[in-house]
Amino acid sequence: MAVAKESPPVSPKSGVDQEAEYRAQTRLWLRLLACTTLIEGELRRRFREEFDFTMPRFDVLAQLDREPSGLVLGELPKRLMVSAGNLTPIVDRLVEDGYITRTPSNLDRRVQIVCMTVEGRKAFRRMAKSHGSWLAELLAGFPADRLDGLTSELDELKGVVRDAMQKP
Amino acid sequence: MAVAKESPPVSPKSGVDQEAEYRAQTRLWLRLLACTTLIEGELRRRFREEFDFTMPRFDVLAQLDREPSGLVLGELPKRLMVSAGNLTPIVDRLVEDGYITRTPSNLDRRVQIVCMTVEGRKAFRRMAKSHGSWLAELLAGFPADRLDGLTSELDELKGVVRDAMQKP
DNA sequence: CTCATTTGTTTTAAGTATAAAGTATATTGC
DNA sequence: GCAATATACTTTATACTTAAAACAAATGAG
Repeated sequence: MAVAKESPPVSPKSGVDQEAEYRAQTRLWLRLLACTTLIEGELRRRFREEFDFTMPRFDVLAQLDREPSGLVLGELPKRLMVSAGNLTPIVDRLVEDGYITRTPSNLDRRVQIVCMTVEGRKAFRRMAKSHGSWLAELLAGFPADRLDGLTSELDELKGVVRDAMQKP
Repeated sequence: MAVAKESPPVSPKSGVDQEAEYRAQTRLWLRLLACTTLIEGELRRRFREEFDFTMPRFDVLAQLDREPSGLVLGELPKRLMVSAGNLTPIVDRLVEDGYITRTPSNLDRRVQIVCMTVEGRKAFRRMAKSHGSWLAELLAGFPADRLDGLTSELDELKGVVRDAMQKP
């Protein structure tokens, strides 16, 4: 086949190229982290100042907003990519504050169904509106016609990483 | 000048376009967050399993590795984009474990200089090597010739967000 | 049926994160 | 000088986060 001796198609790569790719990958990772940290920090600050609310709590409400009939508690850690133990106190407080309800399932008493209350839904809508406009404010300077392109690239990156994690 | 009545150059935008841009911005943010969470979680897991070490501690060492003569403690929160109070216990433990030293400055007794020890440097190099190869493993599926392009876009995004934060 | 295993959730221990208040040292205005 | 302010860092209170252990209910093998 048409593969030259000195340059195999994928691996191993030459030491120099490998090092250059290492650096490029590290730079990409650092930029990714910096962007996320920057935006997340600003959104967190505003949530706190405007609504005395936290992002993890908002994230839970955002999931429930799309599920009028409620959600099995166990779905939340999967969707939010956090540990189950982490959610327990967050859900506790959301119940305490009247934003959501938690009811044991009749079919399986281990399972709990969480569901947003009317006030929860109202509060969420208000916060979601601000959240959207904050994001718009922060990203306003980025060319609108390149938003989708960048999103696709990140989608691809996510797929690549997920595959790499599933492999071994 | 050549600006048509019905389409001002930047703002206000029509309601429909504005909504579409909102959604595109939100999608971008969610992808960004998902990518970072995914990679960060995996790196954290491996740091823990392989070295019984955490990423924040690694990040501190990474900063000090580039500064043979040490760093003013106050520089760390700025570079790592975390709060100063957060670093106190992390630096405490790194000192305790012998990875770094913390010495008060003679010129200004409020200031402390942190500096990596020989063992700290050795440990860091070992971990940094693994860190690089883990990242390479995770990102291997992403086309090498597009790494820099994506990095530039994220750089631009970061600049845009930073500007938006400085404005008001 | 009964015991072992699995599954859904909570608890615990340790670490990370912030904001806000506190402490100690420097600097500045007068 | 010396009081007011600013700076560097730590402490405190609160919240998020994970991993691992614990617990309770359901399922499955015999």
